[in-house]
Amino acid sequence: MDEKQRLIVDQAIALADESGVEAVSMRAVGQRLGLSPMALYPYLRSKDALLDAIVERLLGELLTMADGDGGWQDRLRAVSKAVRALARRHPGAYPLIMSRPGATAESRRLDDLIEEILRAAGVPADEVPRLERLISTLMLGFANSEVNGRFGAGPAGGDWDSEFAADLDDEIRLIEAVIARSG
Amino acid sequence: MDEKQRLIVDQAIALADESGVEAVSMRAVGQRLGLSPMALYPYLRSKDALLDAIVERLLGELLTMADGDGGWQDRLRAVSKAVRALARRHPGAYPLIMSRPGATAESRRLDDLIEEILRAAGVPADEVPRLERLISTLMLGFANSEVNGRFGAGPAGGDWDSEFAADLDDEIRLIEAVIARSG
DNA sequence: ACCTGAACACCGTTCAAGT
DNA sequence: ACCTGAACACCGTTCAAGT
Repeated sequence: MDEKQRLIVDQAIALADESGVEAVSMRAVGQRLGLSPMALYPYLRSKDALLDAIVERLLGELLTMADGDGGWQDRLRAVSKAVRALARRHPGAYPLIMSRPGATAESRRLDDLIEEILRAAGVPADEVPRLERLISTLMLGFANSEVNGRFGAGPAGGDWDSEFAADLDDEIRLIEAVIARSG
Repeated sequence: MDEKQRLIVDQAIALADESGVEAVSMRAVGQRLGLSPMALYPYLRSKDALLDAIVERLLGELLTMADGDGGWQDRLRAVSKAVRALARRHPGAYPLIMSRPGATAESRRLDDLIEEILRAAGVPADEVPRLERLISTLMLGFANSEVNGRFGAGPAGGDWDSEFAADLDDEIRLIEAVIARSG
């Protein structure tokens, strides 16, 4: 069933977070389930399909936490908080989101959510796609750099919360400027 | 000599760009040079070291093109143009920049260059590191998404030039706002 | 000084077979 | 319907040996 696929992806993610994404092999995932490597193939037709399924799962997890209420500024903050919480909860698996092309269903849903927030903010329709890509590039990229060490040590104890909050406030002002420019 | 290391990294990059980063193996790179896989090890002590050397080479290439003259706005535009040119020249190898932690010499040099431009713009010293990380996240992440397809088809023929120019103009206005806020 | 070849412990995946 | 085991063509890397 699909139930079994869920269990396989569970173990693949756990393995990535414990030992890094390079430790994810069909053999190792099978072993965690007491199965031979070949037993996974009816559920995920290749290792590539397994990695894609991991990304879909992570984005799904993200979307259950990303929806806030309140004004568009707070909703944007809720999305960004969810992205960074996801990266910290899945430090090994998260980078797969950046390294795999994102024309998938869940990645579309994330883009749609951010676009909807921008429209709710009053961003003119022809500016929405561009600003969505800017915002998602910043959110996903910041969390990735935070998790894989591209930023180095940075602030005390690697506490990036206030830095990212300041970045997001800047982007919010930028969105307000785009709205004003066209209003 | 170091000369030989250069030739090895040359072929590894060519292989990544022709057949994708997953085609880069010690065996395949050796073959392109008419050498056994083991002949590479005196020059690069592991495959990881080879991948790091690729990143260093790419960033070095970037830095030879990234230095413009004129005002800080034009200098920032020159850096961003160089980043995107690099990604398009090395579509297979470029993503390694995003997936490997960047405490290396050349990545430090890129950060230093952007920080220097921000200081020249008059950004207050305590805001420089944060804005540098915001700008580099955007530049590197945008080029990555462009090259690995995370943005999908997008504008006609996948021509992202004007989209990124608009993003960069936005970030320039943001920098100006940060300067004004503190002046 | 520079390189090779055999060997080891891994991969993903195909195929035929087992219950 | 679900799973296994052997086999194939690959990996990175160690080690001993060759010139």
